[in-house]
Amino acid sequence: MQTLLENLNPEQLAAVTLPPQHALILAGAGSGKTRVLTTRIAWLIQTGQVSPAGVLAVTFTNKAAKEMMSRLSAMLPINTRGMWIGTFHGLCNRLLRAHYRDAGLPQTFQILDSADQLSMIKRMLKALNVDDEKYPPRNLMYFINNAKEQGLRARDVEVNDDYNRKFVELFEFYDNQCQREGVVDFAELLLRTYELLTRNQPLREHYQGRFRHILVDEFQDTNNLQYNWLKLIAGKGNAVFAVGDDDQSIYAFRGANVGNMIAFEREFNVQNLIKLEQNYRSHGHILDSANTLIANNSKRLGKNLRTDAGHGEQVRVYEASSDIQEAQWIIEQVKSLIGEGMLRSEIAVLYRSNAQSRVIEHSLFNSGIPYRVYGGQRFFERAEIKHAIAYLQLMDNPHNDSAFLRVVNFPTRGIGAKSIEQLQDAAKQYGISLYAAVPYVAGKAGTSLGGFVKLVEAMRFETQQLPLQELVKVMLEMSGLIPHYQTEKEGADRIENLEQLVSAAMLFVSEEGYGIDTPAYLGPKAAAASGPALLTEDGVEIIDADTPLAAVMSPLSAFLSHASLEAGDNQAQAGQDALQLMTVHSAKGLEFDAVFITGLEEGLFPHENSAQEEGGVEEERRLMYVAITRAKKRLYITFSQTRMLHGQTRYNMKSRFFDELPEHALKWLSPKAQQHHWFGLKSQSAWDEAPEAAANSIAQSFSNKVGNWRIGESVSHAKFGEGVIVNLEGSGANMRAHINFGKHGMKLLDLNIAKLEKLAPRLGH
DNA sequence: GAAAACCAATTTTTT
DNA sequence: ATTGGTTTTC
Repeated sequence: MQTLLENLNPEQLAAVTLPPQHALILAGAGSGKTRVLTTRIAWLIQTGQVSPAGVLAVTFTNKAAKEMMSRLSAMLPINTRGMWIGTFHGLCNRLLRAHYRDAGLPQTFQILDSADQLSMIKRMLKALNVDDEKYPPRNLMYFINNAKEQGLRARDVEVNDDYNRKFVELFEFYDNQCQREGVVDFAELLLRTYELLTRNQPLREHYQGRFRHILVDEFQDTNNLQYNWLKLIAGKGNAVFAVGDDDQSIYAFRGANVGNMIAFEREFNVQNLIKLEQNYRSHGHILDSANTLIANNSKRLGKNLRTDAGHGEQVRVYEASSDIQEAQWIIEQVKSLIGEGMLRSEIAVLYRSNAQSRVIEHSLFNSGIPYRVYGGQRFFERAEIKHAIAYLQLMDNPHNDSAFLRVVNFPTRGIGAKSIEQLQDAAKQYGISLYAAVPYVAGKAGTSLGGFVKLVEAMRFETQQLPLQELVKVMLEMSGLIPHYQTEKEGADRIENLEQLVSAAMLFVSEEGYGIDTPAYLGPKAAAASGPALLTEDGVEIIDADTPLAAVMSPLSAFLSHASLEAGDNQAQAGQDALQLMTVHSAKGLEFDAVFITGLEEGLFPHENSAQEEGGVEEERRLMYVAITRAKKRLYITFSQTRMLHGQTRYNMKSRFFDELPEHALKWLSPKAQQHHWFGLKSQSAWDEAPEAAANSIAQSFSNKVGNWRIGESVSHAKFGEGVIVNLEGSGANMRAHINFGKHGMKLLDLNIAKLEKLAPRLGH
């Protein structure tokens, strides 16, 4: 107990030991948010205010949930496995498995990931002969997800016009199709649970009576449905402890609503609002930069980070002549940091969009510095794994049409487009799944399709008594996946991945507390007989927090959920000490000794698309705030005069965010060679290491000069402010320039009339 | 049924 | 420039 609360600062201590009432904790970056959350849970349990079963902790990512679990098990002498700590989706899945009948779902319902959902929508549009130019599948998907996130079904959506009406119609059809197939998308997991608890009073009251303390991480990222879901579970008497940071809300584009923080304060009549403003991560200059920048946002809840760490070093700002040179400069700096003894894994290079990583990766590859790029394709998203999963899905629930179509002819078994068409017609006619429609297809197509059905049934039969990992092994052989990749030239890697799937299954079984020999199909009932029994209250089946997963899901169903809900690591070279490359978004929640924020240019960061969106620039600013606050000791911000994007050279102005940073905290650097002496000075230029790039730049600079002016040059105009010359035309008395003035847009100016000043790159003091 | 040719799109991302 | 998806061709 004493040790639990030791070393907490006064605000943290106050938050951890709040009375059992609603509370909103405004936790700034690096203020010990996760620590407060986990210590709060441990304290509640240790002081006997709540039993482990009475705690519900919700996070957004599996990573965060795992982190919380492991910290908790270090603090408490209890088994945390049974505790209800997880993502919104994970917890809903668990609830729906336990109450599948009440929720109107088949026991083996399966979860569609976004890719599955999109392909399902495409398939539906095709089947209904809908013009997918007029009704793009992606838009329909957004429409459906958006409606569900507002808690709306098709019948609840307001219809304004014919176009909208069609969307609603398709939404309804989509939901029916999902129901036929026994599949649910991500939003459906939440909405179904919400509806289940709304409709079913005994069930609702049971859970409300049980979860006395509800803790929510990253509250600023909740969408409306999640907010209402929390409200419902909280009921009247329970305490919601919400932790969040409005300044770090960067997911509005996927439905997150920062307004939920204010709504929470008001609707829950929150009496306990605590701000955690003491930062334990960054040095002073870095923190000053973050604070000054974010002060430019309106509609903040108000918060200012402070540190005891001292000013530390200034933020280094560097102007590069090109994206290639930017990358090379970064690598030089990284080398020198490593030379000073910094770990590579403590250095991060951040960028606004993934496309920017290419150039950096290229230079890194040549320099031989080990690096790891986050955000690539993940394990369960690989094609061969998707195929294997589809077979497993069919074995568990053959009515999953997506799975059916994915593998019905893979490996090829003579079932072509014609056969599939006939089958889809039959399925449509009878309103059943493709699998169920096979007997209605006559002729040759029917025979080959029948063969496929027999295969699936044979696989089920052969694996009835086998544990999960054995089942996967048998499936890989019988389906023909392994034999198929064995004959392929480049199949070795894929086979290796498929073998990893077997290991993943084994690991899953042991981690989730299933017996290593438990048959994979063993249903919840049967499994429960060997574990704690299901409780019954008011005729409602109730699962208990200490009940292992086995009581609600068979190993196979659970594994398939896991594959959908947790796409797995992007498994780069783990374990190695490597430089970290990632988008600013994926850096959220992480920290590094040194951070490079790259591409600070108008159009890139803030991104050009953000200009039109309501509140877009403010979200970009929060994104920059997140980026800055990742750094502990060193922060570098870079931008470039020229950049290749979509195969075209672009000339961007430096980002407006530079004007929003405190001058005293910055140190402006410049390339070794002056950009103005592009020609002839090769030996001492900054491009020594890239003769090719230098040659290109020089060639370009010759053809792109008019009079005294050069494309890419920075200029200043009395009315429009700073800009960059993007294009030059004419000569002598007819010289004109296209100039990108950022906020003021693109202008065409006559160079003999407009009074332009040349802007020299800024140098350090 | 698979390879080649063509064409559009291209911020951020977790579940 | 690159990639993913679709259509055409062998």
